[in-house]
Amino acid sequence: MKPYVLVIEDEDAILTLLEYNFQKEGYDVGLATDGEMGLIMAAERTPDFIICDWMMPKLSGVEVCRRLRRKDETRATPIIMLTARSEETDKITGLDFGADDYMVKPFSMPELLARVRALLRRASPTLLEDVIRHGSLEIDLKSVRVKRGEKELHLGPTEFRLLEHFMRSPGRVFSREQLLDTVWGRDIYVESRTVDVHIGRLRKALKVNGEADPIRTVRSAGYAFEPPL
Amino acid sequence: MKPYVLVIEDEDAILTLLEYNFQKEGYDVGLATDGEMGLIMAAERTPDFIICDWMMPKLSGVEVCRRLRRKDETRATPIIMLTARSEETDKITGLDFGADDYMVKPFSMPELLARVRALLRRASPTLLEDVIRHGSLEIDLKSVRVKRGEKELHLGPTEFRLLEHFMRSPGRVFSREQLLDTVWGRDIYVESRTVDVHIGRLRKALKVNGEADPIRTVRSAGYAFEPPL
DNA sequence: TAAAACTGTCATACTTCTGTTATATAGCCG
DNA sequence: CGGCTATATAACAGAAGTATGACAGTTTTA
Repeated sequence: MKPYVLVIEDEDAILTLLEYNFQKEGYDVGLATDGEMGLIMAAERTPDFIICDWMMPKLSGVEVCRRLRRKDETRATPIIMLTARSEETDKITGLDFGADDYMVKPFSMPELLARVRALLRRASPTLLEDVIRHGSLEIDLKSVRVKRGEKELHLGPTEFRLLEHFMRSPGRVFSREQLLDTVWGRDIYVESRTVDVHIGRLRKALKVNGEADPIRTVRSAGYAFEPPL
Repeated sequence: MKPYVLVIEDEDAILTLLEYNFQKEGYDVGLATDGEMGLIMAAERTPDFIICDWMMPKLSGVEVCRRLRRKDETRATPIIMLTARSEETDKITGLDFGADDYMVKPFSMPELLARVRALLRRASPTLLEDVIRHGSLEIDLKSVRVKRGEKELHLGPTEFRLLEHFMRSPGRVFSREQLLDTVWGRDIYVESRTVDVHIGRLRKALKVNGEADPIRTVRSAGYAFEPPL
């Protein structure tokens, strides 16, 4: 269901960082601390995507890449290489060893996520069928469906757009006016209090067997979506 | 507070366009339809950024620029000039009248926004920051959260704005009147003693397992934020 | 075309925040 | 150490912001 990302990286800090962020984005994450382990894990469960460090003990990133490309299951799996600035060579910029893209450390998380999405979209479009996931919440823009865990929820059109908007910028607080502008539309006039009502309806709809309310009220500022675990 | 952008432009269509887009980006926007009005507005509330048309009735953009540069408050304020293609002269391309950048109409909104961000980043970096950190204290403007170490704190709206203001200028002492002006707002009248109360509330809220109080009282002068270790 | 679903608004009950004041405390100066 | 002034704090009433159920008008669906 969720895309499975395999991260092969020997620095613990980066491993943790990636794990955290990918999980937050709704991926299943596999972690390997060296190339050998990476290959084994890739064999166990074929990843939809691989992030791989360039310099690693035992097996270098290049070598991991080569071997992955030799197997049928992973021949077409997108791979992003991570390198330190100092390692930036012609070889890597040319990506002539089988990777699809590379990023220089330290990299920006949003950018990495964006590139992953881009590559995933190309490689396995069905996986990214315009679905946004945060924790147990899942919203499918194409088929207009919302699920919390296994349960499918029913939202009205306005609640759906509201949730979509929230889930596109998790954590960020939007004022009622901003929400009216983006979710309702710029030239429509509705009372800003109406937002409250729809937030209430959304909350009610999202409430499933006692899970936490993912919408945070910020007094005198607006509302925000907080990715539930 | 949000960055305040002053737009001086005589074409209504462009004015509206800019207002809409800047507001959406989270700026406070001031609109002036000619140079004179622009100067007055700039005097009333010092802008963080100015967008100014090149050709305008009464006062030309160049002249507006010159006068802005003569005042202390706006001497360093970034200015972007807007010109029509036909007006593109050596003078403007050289920016030798005090503007920081210029754009030819019709311009692309994303590009304009990018340039504004770039200039703002240079001129007043903290304005664009989503999170400001000092020592163990961290304030996130976008998601409206405050953390001290690992602990998330709860502040009332006024305390939040107060802290934000302090953290943008660490170490600097503000009088009660200054605080009332910037944090409460120019035209609101409240007792200056009220500031004491809110400072007290802020201190209380920031107090986490014995860490030092980051707010310093300056007798007979005001308060200052001292970055905690 | 009737029934069902959805919207926006309002009134009401709450909750949280604000500004003020009164009183206690602390800093400064001779 | 007074005496003076500035600041800290608690208490409180009123203000402001939010949640929620009800309702009437619309739109969509069956």
